[in-house]
Amino acid sequence: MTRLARPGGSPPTPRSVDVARLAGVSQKTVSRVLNDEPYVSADMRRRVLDAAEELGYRRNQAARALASGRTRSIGVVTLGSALYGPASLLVGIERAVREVGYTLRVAATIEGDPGGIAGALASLLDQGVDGVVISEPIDEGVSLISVDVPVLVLGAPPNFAAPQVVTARVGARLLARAATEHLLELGHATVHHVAGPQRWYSTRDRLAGWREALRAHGADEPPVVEGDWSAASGYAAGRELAGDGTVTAVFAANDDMAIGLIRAQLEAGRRVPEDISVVGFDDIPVAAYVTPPLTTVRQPFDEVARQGLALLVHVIEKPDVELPPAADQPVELVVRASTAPPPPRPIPGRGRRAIPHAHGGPHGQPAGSEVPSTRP
Amino acid sequence: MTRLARPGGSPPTPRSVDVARLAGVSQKTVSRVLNDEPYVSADMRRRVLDAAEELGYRRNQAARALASGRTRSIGVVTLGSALYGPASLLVGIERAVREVGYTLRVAATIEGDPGGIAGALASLLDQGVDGVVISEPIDEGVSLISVDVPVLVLGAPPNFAAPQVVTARVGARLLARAATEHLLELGHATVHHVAGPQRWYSTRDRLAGWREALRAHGADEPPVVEGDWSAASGYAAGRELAGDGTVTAVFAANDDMAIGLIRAQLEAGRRVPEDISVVGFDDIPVAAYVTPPLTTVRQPFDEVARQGLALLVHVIEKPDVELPPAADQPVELVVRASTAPPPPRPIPGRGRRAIPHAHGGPHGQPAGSEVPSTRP
DNA sequence: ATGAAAGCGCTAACAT
DNA sequence: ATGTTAGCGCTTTCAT
Repeated sequence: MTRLARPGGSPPTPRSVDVARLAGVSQKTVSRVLNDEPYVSADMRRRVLDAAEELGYRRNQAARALASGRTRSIGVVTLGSALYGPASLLVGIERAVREVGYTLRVAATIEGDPGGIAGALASLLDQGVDGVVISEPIDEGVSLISVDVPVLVLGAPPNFAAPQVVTARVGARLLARAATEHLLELGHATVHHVAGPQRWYSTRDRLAGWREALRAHGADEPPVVEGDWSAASGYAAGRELAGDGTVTAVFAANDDMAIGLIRAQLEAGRRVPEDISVVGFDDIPVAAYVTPPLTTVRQPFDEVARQGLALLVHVIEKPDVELPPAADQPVELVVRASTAPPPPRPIPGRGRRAIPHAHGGPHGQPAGSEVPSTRP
Repeated sequence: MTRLARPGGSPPTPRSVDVARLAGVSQKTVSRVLNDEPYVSADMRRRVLDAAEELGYRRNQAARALASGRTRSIGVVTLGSALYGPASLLVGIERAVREVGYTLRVAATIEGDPGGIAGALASLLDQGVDGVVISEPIDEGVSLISVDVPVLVLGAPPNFAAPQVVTARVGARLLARAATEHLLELGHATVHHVAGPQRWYSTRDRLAGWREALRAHGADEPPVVEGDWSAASGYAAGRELAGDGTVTAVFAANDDMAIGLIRAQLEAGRRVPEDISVVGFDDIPVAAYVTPPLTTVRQPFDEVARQGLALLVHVIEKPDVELPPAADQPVELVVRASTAPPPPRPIPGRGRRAIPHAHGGPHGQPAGSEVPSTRP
């Protein structure tokens, strides 16, 4: 139907029969060649390929889909948001889908719309996708969604009824743990956490990592402040925490909130990292250039997408073969200048006192590392 | 083929004949009802709808596409990047496509791959999309690409051969002009510009707006520093400019570069905005929370996408009817604390001297406006 | 190793 | 207003 227009006018778009006629073979042979089916002699293949080339032939995907029951397309349910995490994941998915020879269809969930995921899913299934990936899952109170194609869930535990559900771990828990431990190892008595909205799986994953680290170090678990990923919510959280002089270290669930939080500290007259250390999450493009350059952790979006898609395609194409094992994701902590040992003694204020550390030492390399000196 | 699975097991997915049988009508009537064709009695319609509902019937899109030659889908050629601008545009496009009742297919251009746009386009046309939108176009030296479906180009001049090419202006030129004028009106003798890569249409658009403003004010046009949208490149540009004491105002083509640039100024011992003013472009989520809060302009991504898609769907569905006129995009300048009048006299240094302005006045509201006090 | 025939599930044209 | 008859351009049997 629709294809790159032929240069000189509009000879009707060629069909496989046209190719067959030109090559002097049956239409079925053309189909065989184009689908790389066995049992075609080399020179037959050549003749068909040449004829196809000459006519500028391209297969009609609708007809293929109708006849075969497969579309060679994968649908992604994504967030209708330009947040760095979801956007990066989407980019990674697009690339991975292309690499495995499929095409991508996108359905975004409508913000705030309950049942958004179910709606987006329904739209994709209507379109006949061969598999679905759910990026950045959010709880919607929907206990069970039934889907009749394989599903890849990025980062969440399976709660879908589908022929196959595969999962690729974003590794956020480990990253959150590393971020928190970095702070604890710097000597902070404990680490506060500014989380994302509870409905997000990402939020809970990071929370879990933070808790793990605190427990492993025997540190107290302070109450969690909940934000909404926005810098504005980080700022608000920052004002809240600034009132408590015992807070010396904060792990924010994303960089935007970390930046808002830092801003609030500065306005409250507290220095970062001298008075309070802050770690973000994501390593957004500007993280190395804000003041102070932000210590953060980096998520391997592309790796996760690639690995997840390999699994998905595997179950689509060989439902019966055992799944290949998933490789672990690397944990990348990027230490910059927003973290340092705690101040020698807690800032005056009520509440719990932080444990003074005599040997605060120069662990904190407060230099804007990573800041390059030449333009790329 | 693929649809939400029926709850209790797997009765074969119903076809339109099944619906027809159950409703006691012909298969064609089912088709008529589902396509909202005229000449169907009200009760016939009801019977069909009820039967469809009862069976959980959903039309097979592949069959529809094959029979009708249309897919009701739109393809978007986008950048394989999570940059705020392109990502926001993609989100806007997805929403707009959904709103007009189409579905979205995505093909990203491979970074650095020449002919990336052509390749992505070919993939989409292969898939039988009814229309294509080219987001954030880049020159690839491809003089002419022929496409046989309508094309919407976001922000660029038409250089495609297609049945119809429509354009929606992002309005970046006007925004760039407003950003530059803001600086000039603050009293700066001239405004330097850190641009994006020349191949991008966005870059040229912003350049044009900047030039217009300078000319309108009779200001000198300093040489352009070219970046690559990254904060790192803005940082490099900032080091370059920091060497020239006459520079008092800079307009960066996006916020990331502006933030990198500010960082370089601070490291060079120049204060923002006291010594040098900086305006960004995009109003990224953290812009209000970096130090100093960034003055910037905001692009109406959603509006542009919505308006452009309305045009595209119009030419797809009514190729012969005159195009509705496009509305102008609003120009939104967000003044924060990174801009102020120039310093009373130029900082010592060689080169052109800035014109001293005796009445620098308190135009610059260096307060972090917009910083909310409560969490959303 | 190659070909002929029969659909895939719809929409479109043409009756009635 | 409703039904009948052909395809749409492939992939799939099943022959040969």
